[in-house]
Amino acid sequence: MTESKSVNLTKRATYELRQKIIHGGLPGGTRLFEVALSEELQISRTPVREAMSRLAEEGLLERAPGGGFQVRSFTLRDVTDAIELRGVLEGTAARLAAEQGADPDKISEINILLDRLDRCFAGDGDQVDFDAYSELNGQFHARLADLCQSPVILRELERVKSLPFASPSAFVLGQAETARSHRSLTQAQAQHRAMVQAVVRREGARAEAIAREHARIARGNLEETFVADSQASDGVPGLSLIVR
Amino acid sequence: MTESKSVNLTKRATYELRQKIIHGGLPGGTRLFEVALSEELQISRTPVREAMSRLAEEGLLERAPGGGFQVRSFTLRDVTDAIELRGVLEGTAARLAAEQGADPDKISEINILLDRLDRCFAGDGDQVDFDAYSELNGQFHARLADLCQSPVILRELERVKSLPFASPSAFVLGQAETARSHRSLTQAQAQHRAMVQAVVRREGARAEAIAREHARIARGNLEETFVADSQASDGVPGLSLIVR
DNA sequence: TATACATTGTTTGTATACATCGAAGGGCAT
DNA sequence: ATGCCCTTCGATGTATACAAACAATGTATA
Repeated sequence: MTESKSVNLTKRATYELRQKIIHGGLPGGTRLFEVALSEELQISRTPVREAMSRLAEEGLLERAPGGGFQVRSFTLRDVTDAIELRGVLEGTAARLAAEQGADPDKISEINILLDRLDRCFAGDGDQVDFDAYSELNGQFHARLADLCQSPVILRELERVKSLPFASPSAFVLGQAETARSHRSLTQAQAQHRAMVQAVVRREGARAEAIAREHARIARGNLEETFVADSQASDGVPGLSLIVR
Repeated sequence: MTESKSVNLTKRATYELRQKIIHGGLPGGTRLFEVALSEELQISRTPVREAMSRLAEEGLLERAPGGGFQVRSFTLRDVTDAIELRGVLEGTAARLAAEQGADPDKISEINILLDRLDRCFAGDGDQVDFDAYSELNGQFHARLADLCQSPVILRELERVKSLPFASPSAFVLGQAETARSHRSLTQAQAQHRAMVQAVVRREGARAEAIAREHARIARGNLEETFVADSQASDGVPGLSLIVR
């Protein structure tokens, strides 16, 4: 039982395809042919079809007119809209959480996450532990949204975040200059605390407004990063999806 | 060639399954078995699988843990959240449209729709032509949202609206008493005009606020209708999906 | 009596052959 | 030369057989 390469062929195909798309191996608009892919992956058409179905569900592929699938292409406008949309949904979640009141235990856990986030860029001058920050930042956003207790809203939020460039941590990785990153992450962290405070104080409108502003900053950062260097997509998951 | 029952077996299976789910033939949580369905529909497992995949994409089914699919179940809370979410998304679309300015030609077309909507409940005392109203109302909402020019946002909005009970016209059909309907539809129509006005005047925040309030009323109407008569779901597409 | 293990049945996963549809290209007629 | 039709080819759609995974149930043994 040392060899555990078996798992599911569908899962493997889904994974391989997703990776290839995210890392730019398959440009937007590329049509995917079942036979070609199944030969390339050395599996039959069935799991390939299944994988394409799932990736379409995720939003990375779209059904082509007349059958089949093609890689979805995202313009820069699409990307900024997705981030704006994320802000809107997170704002809605925060507002609902504030309106209906949040479990104090969950608030405590969230505050612990915030403390740990602080430590990612404390001391050491302007050094920031990006990896740790991204991880914790993602957890924070997920926990905060969870407070709204609405499966329907969380589901749609997850959909939007699953677009690689739209996740709360994707843009952090896009930051090139450490100094500016340090500044903007400090600002982001202040907004994190303000959002939690607003939820605790049952100030729904304020929580929503901050969440939106928070995403707007992410959007701005991404735009700058992208415009400043079109090659910045190297190594940044998702950014390679952006065309035009 | 007189017999044109051929089309696509996948399409037929998708249609049949969707109808069965929407009309309550398959309660929420029901697990779907490929063999059973393929025998019932007299087709092979393959198009049935494909149909289930597509309905999962639509949001009517969900992937079951350990493989397979089951009918998604919606609580009353889910439904109200979905309508709230629709309001949020339509509000965002309206705000973006206002911020970036809308094509006057499209505004004209929208105004024509509004005039036709007026005629659905003009004259004849409190009589309302519900069918015509629903159709035109749906068109109005679609056209208004279109003004935002954002494929990403429109896509998510379409997703939410495709939940049968969350579409802008579904709740209209849920109205039992003609008199109250007449009153609330008059109010809705006033909001329609106010939204267009706000977009034309480039008042993004106002357009967004009205769109949200508009959906809130829909939500309230649905809740009343539903609570007043739990059997009200008869003949109202989608309402039968609601459990608890 | 309880537990471990094997056996059986049900359901999805996978491979593959065949059908069908649609587009592209070539040949024929005008 | 051009327009139309017919053929052909390549792609997805469909059927079906078989494999694998999982759960349930029964049985044997401690």
